[in-house]
Amino acid sequence: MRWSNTFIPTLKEAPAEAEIVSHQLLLRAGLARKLAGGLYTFLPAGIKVLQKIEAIVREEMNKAGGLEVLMPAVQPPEIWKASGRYEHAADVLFKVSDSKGREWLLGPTHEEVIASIASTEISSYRQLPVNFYQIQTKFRDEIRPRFGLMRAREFIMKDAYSFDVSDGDALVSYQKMYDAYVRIFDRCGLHAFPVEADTGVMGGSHSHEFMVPAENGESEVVYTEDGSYSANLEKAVSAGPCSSTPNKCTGSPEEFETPRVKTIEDLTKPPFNVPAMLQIKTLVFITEKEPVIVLLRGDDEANEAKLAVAFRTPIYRTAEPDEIKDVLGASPGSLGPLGIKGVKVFADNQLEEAAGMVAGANKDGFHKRNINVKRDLQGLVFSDLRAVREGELTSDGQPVKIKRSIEVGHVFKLGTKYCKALDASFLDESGKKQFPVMGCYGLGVTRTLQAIIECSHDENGIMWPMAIAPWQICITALDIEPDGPVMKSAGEIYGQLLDLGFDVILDDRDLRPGIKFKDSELIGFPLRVGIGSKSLKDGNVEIFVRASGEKITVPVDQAASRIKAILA
RNA sequence: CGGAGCGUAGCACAGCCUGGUUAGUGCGCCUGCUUUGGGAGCAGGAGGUCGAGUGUUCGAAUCACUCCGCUCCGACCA
Repeated sequence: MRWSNTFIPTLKEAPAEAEIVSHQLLLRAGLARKLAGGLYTFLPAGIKVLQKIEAIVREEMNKAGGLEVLMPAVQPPEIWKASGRYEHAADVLFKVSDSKGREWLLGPTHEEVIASIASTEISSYRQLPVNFYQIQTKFRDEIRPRFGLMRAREFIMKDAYSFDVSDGDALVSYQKMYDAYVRIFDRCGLHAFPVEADTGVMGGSHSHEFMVPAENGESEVVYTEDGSYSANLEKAVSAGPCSSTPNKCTGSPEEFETPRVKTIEDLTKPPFNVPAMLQIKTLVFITEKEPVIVLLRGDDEANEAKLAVAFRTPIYRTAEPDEIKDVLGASPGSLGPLGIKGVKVFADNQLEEAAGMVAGANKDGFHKRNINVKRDLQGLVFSDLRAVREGELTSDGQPVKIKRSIEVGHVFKLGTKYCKALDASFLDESGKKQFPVMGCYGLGVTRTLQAIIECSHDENGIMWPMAIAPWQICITALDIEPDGPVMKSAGEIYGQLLDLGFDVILDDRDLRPGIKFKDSELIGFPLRVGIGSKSLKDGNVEIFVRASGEKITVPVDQAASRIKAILA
């Protein structure tokens, strides 16, 4: 490609809308432009990268036995109602109506669609296992699109769906995808590592997320240095808080006055001086059907995903102050577990043996001390509800750390939920009706693109890994006189490199050298060949290695072979 | 959805508080000359319904109200 024949609008300054570096470089390097919040146009250089990532994904999916299909982005709401996700995923569903007023959905994912294919097309165990995948545009009505392609409302995703005759077979399919993901990210030059994950709104039992550590990631990963444990914060469990929960039995519950105390922290201060770990945090949520109460140690925080498991529904919200008053008869700040009737109370495991605790009296301005959980509270449902914190130990005694990461892929073993909902069954060897065990595997293609930028750049711009660079080599001709020696040599090397199978761009723009150098580094071509009359005078050209900054002077006629050697 | 900030040329911004020539600066763009190995110089030029609407006023980019859009924070932390 000759640069003058393509379109790469680079920017000297970063647009104000871009906050994080990968978003800024995405725009500055002329890869993409924003149409509206969370909606982007990919320009020629961006498309090149995207296509290279997609090619790697296709290759590895095919190698893993995946069969490519393409499903509609527009979907009928009925199948979503059948799976129950019309309600469960309501907040991210893009709804549109046609000219007759009929409602449609823009698909955020395709479990329902593939399950309906399975329901009509798969009828025998002989057809299994099978794994369909597609690379397609998805739509999610994100409450807050952010960071360019990281959290967009329209984005490209590879999604795959496996169907197996048994749970055991499904695990084999799962592992194949897991391994394929490892290879895909590796080939993209990304250090993505798998962590145990929550299954959330998808349902299912077994799940891993592929995470790329990055300051600006939106997920938090809990891990140990020795690599023996890694999990999404939503899923993570530890052996418990660093300090053990007080369990010294004391006298009977006793009310005391706590005017103006509104928070756990207020109560830790004089004149009360009650450490947070000695308090019971009382939270009120409203689920689909009813209000529920959650108890935690005062210094612990609730984990949303774990609450969803305990509540047996992902649909819940925090209660409003007047709803809290209805349930407990007091305002936030004076809430406690004593005397609760007719409301389900979920308590974190940490409280099971707790004694001598302090909590609100459910009377504004009062708290109670000497609460002994076993003695004073009945009917609690105990489970793990707390969020893990840095420094706690795993069950193996390893201290955990937390780091921010970008989720670039997510694999699930789903079970039979969708097949049952869409009535996709098959007959097994004995002629018995069975539901296939399904798995689904998402990989954010556009997000991966930006994650690579986020992980691979310096102050001058992007540093593309060879495998996905828009062009692998940029030939920077410093004099573009068509019949001049510089352009002649540039043209020769260009032809040789093309013949060698490289993806090459020839910068033939009539611009000053500085601009060409800066642009090539901003866009991040792995190699640049600089050709100007100065070096040519001695019969040389300069090879610049973007990643290392190394500059190599080589004779013109050896340029192509040297590059071949460097890239081998 | 709640809070905060911002919308002025393709991009980055000034002007607004305290209303009053023809709305500015830098980058980019076009023309010409010069320059040519790290975002050049000179000269000339194009490009703006000042986000939209309504109101106040003799007069609105500037003041008020409404709406729209963008960005950030929050949306379990009692």
